Amino acid sequence: MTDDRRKFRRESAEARKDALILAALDLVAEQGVRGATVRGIAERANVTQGLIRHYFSSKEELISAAYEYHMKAMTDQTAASAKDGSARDRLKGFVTASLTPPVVDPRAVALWAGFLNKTQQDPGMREIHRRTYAYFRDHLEALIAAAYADAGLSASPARLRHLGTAANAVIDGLWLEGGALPDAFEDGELAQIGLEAVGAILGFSLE
Amino acid sequence: MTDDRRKFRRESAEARKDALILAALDLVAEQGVRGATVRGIAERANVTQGLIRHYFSSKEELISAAYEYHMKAMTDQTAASAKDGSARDRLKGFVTASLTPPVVDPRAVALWAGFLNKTQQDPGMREIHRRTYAYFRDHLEALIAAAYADAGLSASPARLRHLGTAANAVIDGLWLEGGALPDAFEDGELAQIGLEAVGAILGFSLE
DNA sequence: TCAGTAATTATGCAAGTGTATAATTAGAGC
DNA sequence: GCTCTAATTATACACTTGCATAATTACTGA
Repeated sequence: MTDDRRKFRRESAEARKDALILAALDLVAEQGVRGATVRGIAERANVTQGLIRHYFSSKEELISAAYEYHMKAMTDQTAASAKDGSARDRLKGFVTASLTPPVVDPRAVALWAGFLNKTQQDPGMREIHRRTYAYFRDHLEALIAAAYADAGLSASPARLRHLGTAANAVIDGLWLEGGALPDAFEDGELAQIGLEAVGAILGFSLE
Repeated sequence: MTDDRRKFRRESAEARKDALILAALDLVAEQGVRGATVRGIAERANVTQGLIRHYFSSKEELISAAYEYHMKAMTDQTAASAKDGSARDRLKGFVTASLTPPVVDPRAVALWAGFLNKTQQDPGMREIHRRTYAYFRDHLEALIAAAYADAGLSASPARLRHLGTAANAVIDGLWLEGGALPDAFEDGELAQIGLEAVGAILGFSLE
């Protein structure tokens, strides 16, 4: 029989899941969660749609896995920045890295937007979001505390918490702006704005 | 005949269009553009789906009209703020209003996210977005220029443009943060962060 | 080399999608 | 009141959606 049944190669579960997750993220960024159809995802991952059901019990589960994957990638990306130097330098490095490509990235902001509904409605995804947010803010708060200590300044825990929240809000907000309007800023302009603003909030210059 | 055909009242074109637009915005905020189906929109507006086609030539057109409506509402909302007082006070009022409810609003941010794809792909909606963004930035830049003049400071046009872009980025970013994380900030906290950050960028205190 | 197994593809289905068109009926004008 | 028009509803259609299940085929290991 001249069956034109599609040839295929067997891959490890891990490789296939990753490919499906990456394809799903691409489509969510481009068209939102609802626009990321199982057929579209399968096509982009070079498999047929049945395979999705083989590795994930539903589209919902794939989307959730993709979100978790993405959020982990985001934290890994910034965790790498600035492990040495003075506290002030590490803080400065964190702000700069967070406001410079590849962290600043239109695709990542598109994903943020595409997932927003889900993170506010689905309890599982809400939890992933909460955890990632807390990770960033706590990391930043620790950097601020260290910089304060180094500078011989003191601040109450409540004050430090407020500073962490405020600095995080500025950085996060600028990150969104930079990804949403990639042509609105010159190279390094976004990071400079961030350093000025965060410095003002903390009460000492980061530039 | 016991025809259970639905009773209805005739309404003006304007009233019906507005009702359909508001219903569409609700659903876009909740479920994104793709989740806002013609049947869902019609139901929320208390009409049947055929009526949408009567007033809009396609779903696409309704969505576009809804986006324009929303963006106009956003500009109207802040245009009202701070028409008198010193330049510095007007600037301060603009920042504060932009970072306080009802301008800061989870639904508005959900709409921002829901429309993001469209504003980056559909040329018509991209233009509406560009215009609204330019309006805000220019408005802010004018306020900054006036405040500089009042304070006896001078700044080149290029410098003013940079300051407008930077201040706008901070405000816009914080606005997104406030709407996305309504419980992360105390009353007035977001506005205070904005005033500190913008003040630092401009080089004089707004507090 | 040759099963056996599970990874992969193919097919089918019911529900939901936007759009097109026909059928009704509310209300304005006389 | 009566007519007529257009605002509104109802129905139909082709297509897409997620999911289920059956049919194949690539690879493992003996």
